[in-house]
Amino acid sequence: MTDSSISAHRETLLAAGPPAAVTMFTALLTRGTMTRGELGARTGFSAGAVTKALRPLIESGHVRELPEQWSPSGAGRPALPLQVDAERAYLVGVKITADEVIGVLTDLRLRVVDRHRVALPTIVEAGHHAHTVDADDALAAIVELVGRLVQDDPGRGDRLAGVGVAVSGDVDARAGLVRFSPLLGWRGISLAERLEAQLGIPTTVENDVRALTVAEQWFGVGLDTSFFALVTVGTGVGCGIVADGALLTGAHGVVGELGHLPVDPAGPECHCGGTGCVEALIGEAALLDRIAEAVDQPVRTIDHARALATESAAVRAIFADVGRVLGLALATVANLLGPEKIVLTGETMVAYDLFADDLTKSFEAQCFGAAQQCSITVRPLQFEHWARGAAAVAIARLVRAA
Amino acid sequence: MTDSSISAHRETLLAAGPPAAVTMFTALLTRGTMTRGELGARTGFSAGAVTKALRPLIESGHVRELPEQWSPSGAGRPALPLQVDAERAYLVGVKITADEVIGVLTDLRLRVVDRHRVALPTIVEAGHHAHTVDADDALAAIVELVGRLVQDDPGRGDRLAGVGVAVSGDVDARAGLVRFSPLLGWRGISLAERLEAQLGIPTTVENDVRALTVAEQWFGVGLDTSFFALVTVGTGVGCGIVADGALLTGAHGVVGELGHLPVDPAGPECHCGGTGCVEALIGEAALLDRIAEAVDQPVRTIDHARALATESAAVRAIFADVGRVLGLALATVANLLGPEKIVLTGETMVAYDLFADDLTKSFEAQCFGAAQQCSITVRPLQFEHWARGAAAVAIARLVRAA
DNA sequence: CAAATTTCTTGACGACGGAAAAGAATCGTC
DNA sequence: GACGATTCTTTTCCGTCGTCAAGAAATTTG
Repeated sequence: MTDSSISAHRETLLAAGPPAAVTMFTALLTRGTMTRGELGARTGFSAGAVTKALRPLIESGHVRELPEQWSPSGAGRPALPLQVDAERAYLVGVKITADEVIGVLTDLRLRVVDRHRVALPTIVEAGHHAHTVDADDALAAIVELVGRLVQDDPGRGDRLAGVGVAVSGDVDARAGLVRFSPLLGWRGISLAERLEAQLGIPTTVENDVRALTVAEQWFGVGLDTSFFALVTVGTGVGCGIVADGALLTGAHGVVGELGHLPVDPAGPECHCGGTGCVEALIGEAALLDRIAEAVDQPVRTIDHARALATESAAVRAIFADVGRVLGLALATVANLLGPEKIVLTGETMVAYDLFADDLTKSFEAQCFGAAQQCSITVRPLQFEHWARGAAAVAIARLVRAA
Repeated sequence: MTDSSISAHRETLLAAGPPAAVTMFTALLTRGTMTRGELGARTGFSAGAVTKALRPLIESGHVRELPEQWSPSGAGRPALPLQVDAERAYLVGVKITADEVIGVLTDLRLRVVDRHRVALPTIVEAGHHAHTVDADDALAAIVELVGRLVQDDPGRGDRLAGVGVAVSGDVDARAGLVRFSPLLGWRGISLAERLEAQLGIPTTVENDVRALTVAEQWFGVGLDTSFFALVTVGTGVGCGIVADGALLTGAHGVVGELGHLPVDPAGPECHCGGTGCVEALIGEAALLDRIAEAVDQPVRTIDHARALATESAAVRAIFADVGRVLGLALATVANLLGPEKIVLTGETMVAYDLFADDLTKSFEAQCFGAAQQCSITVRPLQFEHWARGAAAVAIARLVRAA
């Protein structure tokens, strides 16, 4: 099943080199075009070190000198702008959901070049209504997905440098192991190992929220701060944390379970066993249920719910409550961690305008002192962003393991 | 006012030296006696590096070789145990409260050698009942305290290597600045600088909870894990976090404000402006108020409250609620951060047995999945421990700045 | 007392990056 | 259109740090 056009001859992608080289390459990768001087200043290395570290990277073609003048500078020898050759390598990022695998092909700078989806055979367990995904089916689908992404254009196969997979649940990224994914019904699946065996390409597996956080760390707000949190609100409510420039992993794999913050002892029971959890109040299922009850008709999507809000004050009140609860959750993150920024994203954010005011009010009321200075960035999230996050993890691994 | 016996001639305390030397010295300091082989294995350096890094430290007397046989080993040249000369330097740790300054003198391994207290003149602001501490009074009291701690024994003055001060509130440790301390009524006090000017000794200032966390990081659970949280419950409810071996500081100075976790929308208003905060439910003031109301008599101390519990079921129920709320708070820390361990401490822990069961139950119910594996260590906290934490900060600074 | 064994030291070596001098490319100016 | 002046880049030399592997040291064992 492995596509022969893949992994024909993959060379050493990044000259491993001294720490300085990795630092500089990373800076150039994430921040784009820069002159040697800027690079040295940003990374804190001397001019000589820049020259030395860069030479092998330029010779191998991973970094290019642009002939064009960069700034319209005045006197003196003009500075040569440098940039990484982002098309030198491609990455595939995959998100596995309960009914399909979604993939994107990106370049080294995480720009999406192509995208595809492959449906998964749905297994409805006898009696139970829970979806479960067969791991072999998922593997086959991913292999097919990678094949398609690569075949769309010749030359991609040779340059495919890594595959990243994002899965919801408890993932041990170091081991490439899905410890437990309730959504997929998986327990102890050595996904990375098995995919690598089939694809012949270095493969990484990461929790989906953390993958999104890595994307943000390398190519988003992480460029401005080394201490931020990313909160997603959709099916679940999760949170990724970057502290001192490093992604928190959690001693036992659990981290950022913001969905199970107990905000109301009189609230509903949560599937986790707790009471009044954020997720049991504003997770997608709970939210749609609450709205369906209010309007006395089935509501299947956030978009539908959003539309109903224009007519129904009751629906608007429910969204207002989403804002209130989310504000408390964000305030908790701000109070407990004191990040510089919070990125708020997830499928539910398409309705952000319906609860923005209540969110802000509740956030500010609950924030303690200077924690309020924490800035909140809202990003709508399309589904393929999850896959893009997985690609970001693959890039991070490629650059660091270099 | 500066005591002349202090800082007569302080030498270079720790040979700055290469990173390896700092690492090894730190390992020896925190973990106690070790042979060269063990030291190399633990720090990951080669045997040769151990010899080279240690030589200057041994020559300067900071590290000693013990003549005694260590293990009853078999054949071969016997390994020489090494240890730091903990009495080579002394540290003073100070905790400033609303009505006194409490100080301890410790050796380099944070063993308390002596202790003292100096009362502060209480200023009751006209009309207001809020205590406020005059910064100059506090400075004078600290200078006096340091003087007394040093005078008790000759030779201490020469070896006093640092002073650490712990203050509740928002502290910028890097700048030695108390940004805002509601308890003391301070705003923007350059405490470290002013103390250094008066004492002539390197001085550090840190938030009290974080200071306690540093003590734990260097000489407590930090020896077994690089990822833990320390939760204090007393007047306030706070939390210090060590992730990847580094103390989190918070982008805006706020971090670990666990006291303002909103756990009950129907709960009392908190002084912070929030609703149903943990601190408004189980902070010392709130707790004593609740108990006083239940027994219809004034209750001033936790010990008193504790005694009342034997007679009154209502009081026991309140302690049970403390357990419930605290369990939720700890579960939140575990869910959000995924630390390997949590240290639970604070003045309220003298009554731990009254709420241990409810705490455990509530913690386990609210914990998500593997977060439950996080182990909880309970430590009763006497007041001088706060001062000892401040000394730990001074040690950390001494060793790292070395 | 030699052999075996384990620990510790030594010295050669290489990787890394800094400092500063030398070189390169451009603009202004005469 | 030479000649500085200026700014960027490379080169050379050097110091620091830590590894490696050989050998010295201090024991127990036979």
